[in-house]
This record gives sequence, structure tokens and C-alpha cells, in this order.
Amino acid sequence: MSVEPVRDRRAERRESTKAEILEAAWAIVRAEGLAALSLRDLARRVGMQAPSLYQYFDSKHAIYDAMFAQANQALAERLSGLEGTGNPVEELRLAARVLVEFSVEDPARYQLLFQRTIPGFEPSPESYGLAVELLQRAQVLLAAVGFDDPRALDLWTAVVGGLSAQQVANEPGGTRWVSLVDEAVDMFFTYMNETRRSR
Amino acid sequence: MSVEPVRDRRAERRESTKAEILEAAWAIVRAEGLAALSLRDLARRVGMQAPSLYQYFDSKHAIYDAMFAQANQALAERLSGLEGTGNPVEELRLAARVLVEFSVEDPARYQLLFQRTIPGFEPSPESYGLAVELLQRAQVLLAAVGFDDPRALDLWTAVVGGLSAQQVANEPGGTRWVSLVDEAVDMFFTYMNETRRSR
DNA sequence: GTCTATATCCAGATAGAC
DNA sequence: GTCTATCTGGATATAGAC
Repeated sequence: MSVEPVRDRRAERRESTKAEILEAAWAIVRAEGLAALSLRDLARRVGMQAPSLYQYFDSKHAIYDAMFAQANQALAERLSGLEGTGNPVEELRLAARVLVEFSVEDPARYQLLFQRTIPGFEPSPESYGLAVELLQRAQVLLAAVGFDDPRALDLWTAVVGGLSAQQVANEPGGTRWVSLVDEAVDMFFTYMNETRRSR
Repeated sequence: MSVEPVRDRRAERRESTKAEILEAAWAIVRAEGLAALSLRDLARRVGMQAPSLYQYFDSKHAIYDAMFAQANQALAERLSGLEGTGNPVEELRLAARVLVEFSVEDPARYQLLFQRTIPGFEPSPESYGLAVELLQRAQVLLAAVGFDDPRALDLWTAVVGGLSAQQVANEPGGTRWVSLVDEAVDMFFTYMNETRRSR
């Protein structure tokens, strides 16, 4: 039998280069806009010629897809770092604040995650699955307070998504809508509690 | 004195050609996505060669700008067609429904009007002025019901914008969030009325 | 005035040398 | 694994025919 090495130094190097490429890609889209990513520019920043990038990613869309997955991962980690207060409403309030702040701190990342602006780009099923999981957690928390109508979740995402969208589009880097998160959450639950009572 | 002709047939023809070009541009972005507009494709669709487009528009951005102005104009006309009920809340409700439906019926137009996704494109001041006017009308209507805090307007735009954004991004052409307009408006005014009373 | 033809530059992507 | 060379095609701009 042949000896299986514990570490594959070649694979490690390859992953490290892929990570370096993605880091450079983020720097470009943050500076120039999501759609302004070009392979020549990207390659130059990591000291390669453009065709060499194809050793690491099959296409430009594959790079966007890896960035999409990274962004989802980052959001998931941010959200899982704040579990466990036991109060679903306060957990949702915190999640809303985290989501809006996450959106605002990197508009290019927000655009990649939540808008569909790259012609022809669709996130792969694996990447997309993570996004669905995040939605399901909101669903569970809402159900825990008695709002299990799917329309409640849709209204919730509209409120939280609306704050993010307005802040990113109209005052990137500012706080006009960020500072409305608490009020918006109060608005949502005030209304939901009243209509629940009245039925 | 020379005779001034009442009509300038040359200018009329030119304007008609510009309109034709813009109509073709809308067809392209509706079918392929806002960022997928190309001058060769556009010219081909109106029976020209690409360079001839420069007789009508100085640049591709100038075409986007004209489209931006057209979109704003269309929205303004849609909204001004429903004035005069005398009830500000019902006018705002109607305006919200119109805005969300307007957004959903053409996602590319929505993207051009409300998102910033074309690298380097900024609407010209004249085009942008129209958008500001629409916001001011919402402001006036809110003030008429006693909500003159600018934060009230920001919360309002977040709610209405959030419904549009979710519908366009997650279920283009569908009605999941469109059908929530009335509930969202109720939610907004329920909350606003309560906090007004409690202060 | 509007067109064709052309030139330059940059984009994504592939082939094949080393 | 990285390179050079090259393909296709879009964006921009100019020259010159008609």
C-alpha cells in the first residue's frame, strides 16, 4: 500500500492562491463597483497574466459565485454569533440590525448578495442554499411568537430589506436608515400583535 | 425678415429617430438585463450601424440618461393620474400601490431608476430633479396627516421600497409582495398613529 | 447630414509552448 | 502552473464617400 500523506501541500497552496485571488477581487469591486471586475485587472493585482486565473476558476461567473458563497458565509457567521437570548423578538431585532449594518458596510457585497445585476449570473445551488437557511431561521423565530403565516415573513423581509436598500442606494456609508431599525422593528411587531389580537 | 417655419421637419425626424432608438434600447434591457445593452445590438435593431448612433446620443451613458429621464417621466405621469381624493392616507396608499406595480412590471427600469448598478453612470441633474419632486410629494402628503418628521418619510420609503425590492429581486413578475401593499400601509399608519398619540 | 469603413483599445476565453 | 499568442466581440472615435 502507498503512504497517504496527511497534508496535501499542493492543494493547500492552490486554496491559498484562490483565496488571494478572491481577496483581490473584493478589493476591486469595493473600489470600482461590482460590474467593473475585469480578469486582466484582477490578474495584475495578484501578479499573474489573465489566462492563469483559469487554473483557479473556470470563468468570471465562477469567481462571482465564489464571492457570493463567501458573502453568505460571512453573513451567516455574523448572525450565528448572536444566538441564545431566548427572546425571539429581541433576536429578530438584533438580526435585523446586523443585516442592515452588514449590507451598509460593503455595498458591492450587498449588491452581489441581494440584487440581480450581473447579466447571466446565477448563484450555484450550494451557494444559494445558504441564503435559504438564513431565511428559514427568521421564519422559525417569527413562528415562535405566533406568526407562522408565510406572509408575515414576506412583510418582515420587505421591512428589513427596505431599510438596507434605501441606505445602500441613497446614502451609502451613512446612518439615516440604519438608525431606523429599532423603530421599524417596533412598527412590525406593533402591527402584527394588533392584527393577531383582532382576529 | 426671413420667414420662420412653424414646424422644423428635420428636428421632428431627429426626435422621432431618437425615440425609436430608446424604444429599442428598452426592448434590449428588458430582454437581456440593464447592463447587457450594447451599441452594436442596439444599432442593428433600428437598422443602423453602431457609429450612426453617435449622431443621436453622445455616448452610451447619454442613452442610459435619456432612459432614466423617460422612466422618471413615466412614473410621474402614473402618479399624477391619481390625485385629488382629498384623503392623504388613501393617496399615499394608492401611490404605494402604483409605485410597487410600476417597479414590478419592468425590473430593468426599476434597476435603472432605483439602484446604482451601472459603473460610472450618474443621472444628470435634470433627470434627477424629477425623482426629488416625487419624494417631495410624499413628504407633503405625510405632513398633511401630521407626520412632518423627515424620519417618517425615510421609514415610508423603506417600507414601499422594500416591497418593490423584494418583489423584483425574488419573484419578478409575481405578486407575493405586491399583494402586501395594503397591509404594509396599514402597518405604517397604525404605528405612526400610535406613537403620535403616545407623545 | 448620414452612412461605411476602419482603427484602437479592452473584454472574456482558449490553445499550446515551456 | 504560468506564460505568449490569438480568437471573438464591444466601446469609442475618426476619415471620407455620397
